[in-house]
This record gives sequence, C-alpha cells and structure tokens, in this order.
Amino acid sequence: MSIKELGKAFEPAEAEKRLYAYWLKNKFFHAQDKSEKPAFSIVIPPPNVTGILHMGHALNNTLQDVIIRFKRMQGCNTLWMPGTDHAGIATQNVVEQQLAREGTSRHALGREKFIARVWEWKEKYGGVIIDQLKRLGCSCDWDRERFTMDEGLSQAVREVFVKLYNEGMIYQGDYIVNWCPRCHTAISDLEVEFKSDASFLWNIRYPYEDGSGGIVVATTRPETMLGDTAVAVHPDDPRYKDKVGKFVILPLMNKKIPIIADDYVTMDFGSGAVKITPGSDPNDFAMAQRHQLEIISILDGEGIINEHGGPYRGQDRYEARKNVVADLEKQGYLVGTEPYEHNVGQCYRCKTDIEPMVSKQWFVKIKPLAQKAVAAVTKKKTRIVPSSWEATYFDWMNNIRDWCISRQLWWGHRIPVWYCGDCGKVIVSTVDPDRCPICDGASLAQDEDVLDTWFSSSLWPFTTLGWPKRTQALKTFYPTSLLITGFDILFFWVARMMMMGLYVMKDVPFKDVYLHALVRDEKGEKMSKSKGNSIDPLVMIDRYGADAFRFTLVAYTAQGRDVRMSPERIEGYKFFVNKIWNAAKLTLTNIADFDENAPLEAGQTLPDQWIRTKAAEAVQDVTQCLDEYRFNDAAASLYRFIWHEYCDWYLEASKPALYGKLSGEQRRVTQKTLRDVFGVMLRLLHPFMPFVTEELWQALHAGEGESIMVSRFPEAETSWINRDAEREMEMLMEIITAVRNIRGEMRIAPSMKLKVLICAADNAQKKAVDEGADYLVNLANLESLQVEVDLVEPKGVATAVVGSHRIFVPLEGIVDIAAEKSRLEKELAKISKDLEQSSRKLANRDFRHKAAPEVISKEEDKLKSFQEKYATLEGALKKLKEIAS
RNA sequence: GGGCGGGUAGCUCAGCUGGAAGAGCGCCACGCUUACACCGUGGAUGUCACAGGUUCGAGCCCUGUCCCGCCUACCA
Repeated sequence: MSIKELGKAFEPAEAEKRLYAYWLKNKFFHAQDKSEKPAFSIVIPPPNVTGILHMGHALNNTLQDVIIRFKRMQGCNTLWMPGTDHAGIATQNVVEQQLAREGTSRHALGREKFIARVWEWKEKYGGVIIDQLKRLGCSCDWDRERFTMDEGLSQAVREVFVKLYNEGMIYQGDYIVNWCPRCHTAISDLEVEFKSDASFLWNIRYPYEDGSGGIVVATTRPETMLGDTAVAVHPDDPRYKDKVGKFVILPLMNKKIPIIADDYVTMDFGSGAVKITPGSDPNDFAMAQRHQLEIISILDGEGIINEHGGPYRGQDRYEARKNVVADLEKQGYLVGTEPYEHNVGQCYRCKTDIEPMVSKQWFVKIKPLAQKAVAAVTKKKTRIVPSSWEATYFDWMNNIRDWCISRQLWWGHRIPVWYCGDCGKVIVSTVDPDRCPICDGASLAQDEDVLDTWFSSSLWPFTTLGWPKRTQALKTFYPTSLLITGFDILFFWVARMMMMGLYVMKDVPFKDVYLHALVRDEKGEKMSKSKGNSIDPLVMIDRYGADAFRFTLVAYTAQGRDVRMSPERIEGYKFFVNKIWNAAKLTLTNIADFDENAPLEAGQTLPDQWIRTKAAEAVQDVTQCLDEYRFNDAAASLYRFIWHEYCDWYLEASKPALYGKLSGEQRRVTQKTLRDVFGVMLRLLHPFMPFVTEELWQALHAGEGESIMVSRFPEAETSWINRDAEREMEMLMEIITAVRNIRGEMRIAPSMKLKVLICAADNAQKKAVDEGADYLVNLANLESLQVEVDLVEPKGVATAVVGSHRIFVPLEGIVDIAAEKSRLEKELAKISKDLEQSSRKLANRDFRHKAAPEVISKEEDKLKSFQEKYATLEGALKKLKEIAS
C-alpha cells in the first residue's frame, strides 16, 4: 500500500484550515431531509448574534460535535442545526452605543431607521461566532443556518402568538413587573439577578390620625413611602387588633391611609407592621389587589420621581431616598436606623437595580403549559441527564409564575396586535391587517412592544426545521434526539422549549437533554472579563491546536462537575496529539510496503492478539461512554488505549517483527495488525480530535480514501478478543516490569544487558514464557534468558515473583548485595501487610459463612499467591544474608 | 429559609450495582535505545473531612456534625 510521508510534527494551523475547507467542499456536514438511515438531530443553543466565542460556548459546542460526529459515523442521517438568536436587549444596546458615539440616538433616528441600522450592524459584525465555531471544528449543517429574526422564524413567532391568544393563553394587563430603568423595558422574573447589599433598615413612625401616638414601620426603601396606600398588620396581632380599620397619616405626604389586616405580615419581624406600596413592590401589589387598595406609581420609566411624589418630583430614586430620610429625621418621624443586609434585584444585562413597577404588559398563562412539561419528564418522554437536575426542573415548573413576554424595545419580534383608531377594536393577526374588520377603518396602530427573545428561542427546535410549514425536515428530525446545553439556561430555555414544543407540536422537542457544567479557571472561579481570568478559546486553538483544546474540554467534563480550565492542561493534551502523530509516523513507515492482497501464512503473534483484544475493549468502552454521555470517561479510555497500550507496549513489542528480527511472514502479520488497529484508533478518536485524525487517515490511505468523517465508527470486533492471549501477554508484561524494576532500584544502567533466569511452576508455564522470550529479551534488554521448571536458585541474584514465576537476575559483578537486601526487605514489608490482611479475613468465620463463594475463592487465591511470593522473597533474602556474612 | 453538588496522593479529579485505594500533572532517580526529550524506564506519596451506625466486609449504604461551592426564595 502507498503511504503519505508525514512531517516532523502536526501543524494544526495549516491543517485545520485545509481540512475544514475540504469537509465543507464535500458537504459532509449536510443532512438529508429524507433518508433511509435513522435520523439523529441536535439543535444548537443559538448564541447571541452579538456574541463572541467564550469557554462556555467552546465546551458546549465541542460536546455537541463529539456526539454529532459519533452518530454520523455510526451511519445516522445526522443533523446539527446551527444558528444565532437576535438577543433583543444586548443587540439593541450595542447599536445604541454605536449611535451614541456618533452623537445621535435611536429616538433621533426613529424606529424604522433604527431597526435598519441594527440589521446593518448584524450583517456586518453579527455572527462572528459562527466562524469561530468553525475554528473549533464544528460540523454543523451550515446550509441550514437560521436566525431568530429570519422571515420564516418571524412568521412562526406570529403563528404561535396568535394561537396562544386565540386559545386564551395570552393576556394583557396592568401588573407589577420588573422594570429596568436603564434598558427601559420590563424583564421577566428570570432576568433579575439578586445581589446582596449592605444597606439600612429605616424605622419610621406613622402617626395615628387621631393623634394618639403612632405605628412604626420598617423599610429598606424609604423613598417608596411617597406611594404608600396602607399599613398592614397581622390579623392575630394583639398589639394592633383595635387599630385595624383606623387610619394613619402618611408623613411628608400628609395623607390619610388605612391600617389593614393581612396574614402576609410576620408578627415577629420588627414592629409587626408593614408599610404597603403597591406601586413599588410585588407583595404589596398582591395585597392591594386583595384589599382593593389604591395603587400609585411614584416613579417614571427612568427611575425618577413623578408627579405623585409631591415635593420630590424630578429627583432620581436614590437622591429622593436621601432627601426623604433627611426630611423624616428633621420632622421627627425617623425612629431609628439599623444596618441591614438584603437582596437587591438587578438587571441581568446591565446590572442596574430593578424597579418593580406597574405597567401594561403581555403575559403567557404558564401553569397549563408547565403541567404538561412536567408530565413529559415524569413519563420519561424527555430524559434529563444527569438526572439530578430533574428535581430542579420540577421545582421550578411547579412554582412557575406567568411569563411576561412583552419588552419595550425596538429590536425584536413586534407583537402582532393592532388597535383600531376608529372603533377601538383589538386585532390579533398573523398578517399585517390593512383595515379594521369591524368598522373597516384604516387607522390601525400596531402594539409598540416586541416579544422577549426567549419567546422565539423557545420555538427553535421546530421553527428551524421549517414550521409552520409541514416540511420533510420537520417530519424527519422532530422531536430532535438530543439537546446539549449548560445548566444555567435550564429555566430560560430548556423549560420553555419543553412547554412550547408540547403546546405547538404536541410532542417533546428533544428526547434527551444533557446539561453540562460551567467552565471555570484553574482556581475554580467563574471566568469573567472584569476578573481578567478568562481564557480566550481562539488563543488556545492558535497556540495548541483545536484537537488538543477539544480533548481537554472533553476530558474534564465529568457529569455534574465544573470544568476547570488552564493553559497547562491544554498543553498536556497537545503532547498527546504529538504522541499520536509520532506513533502514526512509526506505524505508517512500517506498513508502507504491506501488500494487502498477498495471503498471510503465519498466525498472529502474542502482542498482535493482545492489542486486538485491547482495541476491541476500547471500542466497546468508548461507545458505551458516549451513549451514556460520560465524556471524561471516554477521553480517559482513549488516552489509556492509545498511549499506554498501543504506544507503550504494542509498538515496542512489534519492533522486532518490523525490524526484521522475526520472519518476513511474521512481519506481514504484524503489519496487518498495525494497519487494522491504527485504523480503529483513528476512527475511535475522530469525534474528539477531528483534524489530526483526518490528516492521518488521509496519510494512511495516501490521500485516496474517503474522509474519516464518513467512515464507519468501529464496532467491537468480538473476534478480536482473545482472553488467553491477553492473560499471557500481561504476564509477560509483568515479568518485564519486574526486571525493569530491579534494574531501576539497583541502579543498573539501562544500556547494560542482563542475564535472567526464570523458574516456572510447570511445563505449561514454561512454554508460555518461552513463547514470549523474544519480547522479554527485547523489552527488558536481556543478554540471555533461561527458563526451567526445576531451576535451582542461584546465588547472588536479585529476585522477583510474578504469578507462579520466580525471576532471578544475577548480580555478581554488577551491584553490591546490600542494595538488593534492602530492596527485598522493602518488598517483604509490603507483601506481609497484604498477607496479614488477607489471612485475617479468611480466618474470620463470619466471612467464610456469609460472603459470596466467588469472593471467598478469590480471596484464597490471593492469599496463596501472597504466601508464595513471601516465601520466595524471604528465601532470597536469607541467601543473600549468607553470602554477605 | 429551602434545595443541590462536593470534601480521596502536593495539585486537578476518577472510583459503575459495597469485596486487594486509581489516573493525569507535579516530584525524585536514571537514560539522547534508529516514532516521539511535546520522550522513555523505574520510584515515592493517602487516618478516602469528622463522629457514630448497618454489614463477615464501607471511599461507596444510613444518621449526625463541620467546612466549600452553586441554585432558589416575597419576610418589610
């Protein structure tokens, strides 16, 4: 066969570019809408168009690509659906900042022009991340790339909105929502991040209307008192029983407000009385609804006190706080101030303190949707991996509140609702109406708001496949097979996709969900720009190659555990890539002259049989690990097989055959094994290290073969497994290690050839060693090897025991006997510990009665071998002492 | 306040349904043996957080305690 020559080292930068282009050119990533093959599909968690690749993306997409390549090689019609989302707030922010630098604003531009500007920006800078995913090696079906604001997806959003509306699942109303005064929009409960803040608890006295003293309330937000419309106490509180129904005077505002009773109030907190500000607190808002209280909003959309704030009008909320406190103090209403730590909600986007505010918003009735989403997981229609996340999922779903889906932004899917200026009719439609269906008036105005970005993301698994059209792709690939994403968007995205998939498609969006952990730095801290500890994936790819980088991520992805990343770790796997490269060089140069067609006369050598067994095991193991999403275990298995089995032992053991020390026939058999096993190895490794494996696969086939991408993933060849050969080879390996150990401990130069004598227990044992003699001589660097059944132990030797073999290395003239004495003593100490432990166990009557028979016989075998080993070593030591004395 | 995960070799972590404590990196010693010094060979290192319990037997199961992360929550 002809083989391509390999360079001194793998050149990732050049090879990655070339190979990715080759894959693209041949459309290997492309999935068929219709196919005989079983379908396998994953939709990408769409990154923000504004996004640039960070470690989280790198991990997430590497895992997806591993599974996708694995399934593709297994013969599935495999679709990895890529795309980006429009990220309402983030994208709008970016363009607004750009406008600000130009000295203008979106308001100056107007809605239409602004949106045009955002599109312009998107075309120019958006989706950088797509190219970055390509650098990672992602084998997405790029021909199908989607964007949440695409024509088709936008239409789908309207369809779903209208369906929900018509079925009474969407409503509009004035409710208290989380308002971001900087982004100028409502956000959902999920988009609020709570941060603990060291502040104060201000105690304020509200005098009773009749002048008979007052009631003290505590607050962390004194400025909100301007909008107080009641004071609440617990109905059972004896202190206030007779006060309920009476009135207090709201200080500063000089206004009468009632004292009400509600069991929301905790009696033993503070004074047991709470000020109620329905316009600025969700709990107070709820109470206001229960008691028909007046609801006053004292803040405008910017967080500035409005006309309802009396003298404080025009002041920023924090400025107003200071002034209110000062005035209360001045007028004698402030009873006390104590330091207090509490949680403050912030906008997840801009970290501005959230202002709970009453405004008109659109909501989705979520309970009915959530119930079905819970049932789907209970019934295992969707499986969450690791399953420990199920509890979190259930908990959230069961305590869910209606979803506020309207946003006061310009960039996004505009709500498909129109209001007739003539008759007031509300029109909800999938197509833009020209005229009012009731009065035929033409003065229609569309709702100003857009939808939460997550609304369109929640439809992603089917809209990307063409819905609302009943496309072939949809038929083939929905429900998708698997979703891989970070646990941090379990609620934001996974849960909502579950709800929407079930609602719209009447089926779950995916069968499996694999949730991976976060990437942290080597100290376990979250990576962030401000901390300066973030690692740029692209820099890592440039420095170490995509293969090494990917393998590192996979190797550290244990279920339910964070990934700790550092350049040093990636470097370690770069060394692994180098090792593979060099093993390939050795392998390929030695099989270059292998003639496939000539019949093989000789049988396989022991190492041949052994490495085939190990290869079959590795295939089995890696396949199972991937099936179970145990990524780190798969990586470890590959690492061990390639480095410690193939390179350390098999390549070394096959050298005699390759370098012509064995017969030509034997050489050809070994060549065949090399070629077979090496091919298996490459294919097994390909999902993890796509580039170097492709490069080597091409070399193996002299550039004439098909891509490794579309080759068949290895299946465990049971015919390759030979347990006898495995056992025999491993026995030889142990003997070799024992001799090397003596060499190392005795400080015998590696270059010095040794004479070794082995005393075998019987003829069968002797034969086994004799058969491996060549390997032994070679790998232990021996001058001679003598194996006998009745060997009288020579004098002045170093001794080791492997199984029932006693191994002697004559030391005369090589080292001093004292060194061997101390080595033996050390060994004896070790073995006597084992011996003692084992015999104590076996002496225990309960153990003999209650333990499983196979456990007992195993223990007995152990004891026996300990005893033999002990006796041999002890004898050897005694002899040495005789010589020494 | 509730929930989840974790505490195993100097470091980062494996350890599946209880049956001789493992890997990688780091460390020490020796070695440029014709794939690889991005390497090879050998070596050292552990009260498996703590205290009880179940069991013939516990890193693994149960109870409690102490730390460390994370998620979640309307106590002013």
